[in-house]
Amino acid sequence: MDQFARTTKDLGAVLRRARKAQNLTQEQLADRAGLWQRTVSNIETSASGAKLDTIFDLLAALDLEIRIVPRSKMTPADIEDIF
Amino acid sequence: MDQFARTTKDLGAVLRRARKAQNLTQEQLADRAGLWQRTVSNIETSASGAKLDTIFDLLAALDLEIRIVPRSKMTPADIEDIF
DNA sequence: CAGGTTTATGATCCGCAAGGCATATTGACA
DNA sequence: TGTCAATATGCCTTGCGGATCATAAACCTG
Repeated sequence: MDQFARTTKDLGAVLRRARKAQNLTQEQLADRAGLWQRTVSNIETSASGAKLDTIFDLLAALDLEIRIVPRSKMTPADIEDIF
Repeated sequence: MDQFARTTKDLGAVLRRARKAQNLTQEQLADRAGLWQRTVSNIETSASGAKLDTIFDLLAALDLEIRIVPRSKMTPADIEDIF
């Protein structure tokens, strides 16, 4: 179940899922990333068009990375859905 | 050859490769994305910690999207390299 | 090497994210 | 339902990205 994102909204949702999957509160994550709970909240709810640097701080704190792929590429899950 | 990024520098390089792969100049891409050539240049050279929204504008113009994956995960290509 | 195209960069203005601190809301659970 | 943890949000300041106008520097290519 690969997470993909095309908008800040998508990304906020993905980050929230990832944080919860690691059982972290916004504050714990913020501490790890050297940010503020306020900022984490803003990003997860896409209440603000965050800065790229901030996102990478969060990704690092969550031990995640980004892959850039063509848009229309179907995922294995999509293909399964056809059959 | 999946492109991944952990820093703005990485992402700038990936975007530049993607743009060249589509034979676009910075100006053409900027037009498509509703940005300025100046901005595209800044992002590709990571001369500035861009805004997330701007990145998504570029990705859309290049018909790309982002996938968020665990850091240490090996790619199929990596696995092939072993054998 | 000259001339044109592509990319980098100077300078100013404006808007907004994040820093910083506090409080209000919401959510979960005994 | 009362209570504590977790999340959302109000406010002010400061720093910096992007818009917008340039021009300079680098890169092809004949």
